[in-house]
Amino acid sequence: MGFNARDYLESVSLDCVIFGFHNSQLKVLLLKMKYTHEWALPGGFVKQNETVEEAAARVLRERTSVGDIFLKQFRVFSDPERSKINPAVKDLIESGDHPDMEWFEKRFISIGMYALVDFTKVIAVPDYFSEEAVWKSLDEIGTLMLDHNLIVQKALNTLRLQISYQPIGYNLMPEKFTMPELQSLYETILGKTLDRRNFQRKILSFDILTKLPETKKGGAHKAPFLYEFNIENYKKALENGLYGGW
Amino acid sequence: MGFNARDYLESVSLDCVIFGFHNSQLKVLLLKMKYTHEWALPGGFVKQNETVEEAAARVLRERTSVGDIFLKQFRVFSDPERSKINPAVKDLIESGDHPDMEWFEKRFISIGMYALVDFTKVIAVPDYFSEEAVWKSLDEIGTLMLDHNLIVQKALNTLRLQISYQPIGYNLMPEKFTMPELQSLYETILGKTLDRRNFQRKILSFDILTKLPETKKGGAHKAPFLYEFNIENYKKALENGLYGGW
DNA sequence: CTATTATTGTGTCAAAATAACACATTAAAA
DNA sequence: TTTTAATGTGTTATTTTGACACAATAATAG
Repeated sequence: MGFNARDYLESVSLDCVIFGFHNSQLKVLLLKMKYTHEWALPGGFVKQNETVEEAAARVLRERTSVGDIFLKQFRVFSDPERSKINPAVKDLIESGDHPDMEWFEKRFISIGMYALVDFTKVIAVPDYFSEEAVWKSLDEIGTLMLDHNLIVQKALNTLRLQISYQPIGYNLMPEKFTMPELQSLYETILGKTLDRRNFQRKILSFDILTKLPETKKGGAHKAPFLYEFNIENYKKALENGLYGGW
Repeated sequence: MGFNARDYLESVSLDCVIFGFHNSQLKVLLLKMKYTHEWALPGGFVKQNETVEEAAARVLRERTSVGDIFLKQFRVFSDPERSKINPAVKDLIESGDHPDMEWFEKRFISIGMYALVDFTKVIAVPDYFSEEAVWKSLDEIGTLMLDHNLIVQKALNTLRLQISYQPIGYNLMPEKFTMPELQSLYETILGKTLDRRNFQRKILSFDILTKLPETKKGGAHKAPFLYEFNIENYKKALENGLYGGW
């Protein structure tokens, strides 16, 4: 694959916070960089004939092998100091062994994108600059490259805000799921527990779920019903929001 | 002042949708461009040592002579076709009479910012490229330059969304205002009328207003009380949102 | 100076939404 | 077959919302 700086728009990069949900934990896909071994968000640059969204979708497809993903800009990161790379990396670049990397010495603003994906469908693939691609739960994320910790934090804020006025779950849940599983997703994102019965009443009132006749057997105890999202209504709710407010 | 392309970050521009409120109308500050006489949003570029927010604040200060403004990124516009200027302008640039303007032939992604300002405090000032700066109410905006109509529309969407989960009004209203005036702002942004009594009850329940002992005399009929925002609570509400949702 | 007018201040009541809580049901495991 | 623990499905009190009515008053008209 390689990397040719001149294929891309200057000064602009993008970083993707890819959220997945597994074992009642919210996870983020991270890359371990070659040479420096720092952890970083999957990212990329915008090609000359691409929109930012298209560029992000390309990155996502390459890193997760999943297409059709929920993807959203949430903020531009533009602190002039943000792309100051660490001195060791700088030395490495200037040694001349890695000519491609001069590109990285320039200033970039980065467009923060967040994505919600079905954990079970992802095959994580490192990129040209990284040696490993790994899901990490939120509390396992240590110090990340550049300002990536800030980007993750802001993405999480956005997700928490979104959940209070838009539906969430499609793209994060498998196709069929149980009510307790969906509740667990909400609890994880919100960081608090919810009343089981009130949760069900409220989420059903949004009219975005279809109850299936099947139950999910195999777990101990009573078998919960399976649900799936009603895509049509879900998309409507995404556009119109869940609450009028006024 | 002039304009030196090399002072700025490449490929990145910003466009500001500056909202003001006057005579029960939401207004947007527009510039009439020299040479082409097209109407456009105030915009600018990011200097080498600036954040995007600082650049926008600088633009705002220069166009409105008001500092301390509510300012927020809301979206990046990155359609590769978006900066295709109209052919007449292109001819003008290529004629060589305006050497500065070659810069504008390149592709830019634009960061959409929206700002809320106190209409009464603004002194609108055109920039180096424009001959006139004028407030236009939403229905007076005709066809704007490039994709600026889209940018205005998306800014308005964002504002309408914001109003349903965050307080609005500080920076848009004068320091002291009456309840009917505030209601009028809400009605204008939402594009619908609200019940006077229910509006008052709800907005007071947010605990962001302080009722003053004075009334606003001078208008015919009963004199309405004056209110001001309780900044402390207002800012809390901005951060936390007005509704839990969950 | 008084009556009129239109707008504001304030309150009530029914309906809807929410929060708190309890008991019956059932798949798997003991 | 019994036990266990999680799920399905209410009920009730409280809070919030929506719809509405009447009293108070600053300016204006007569």
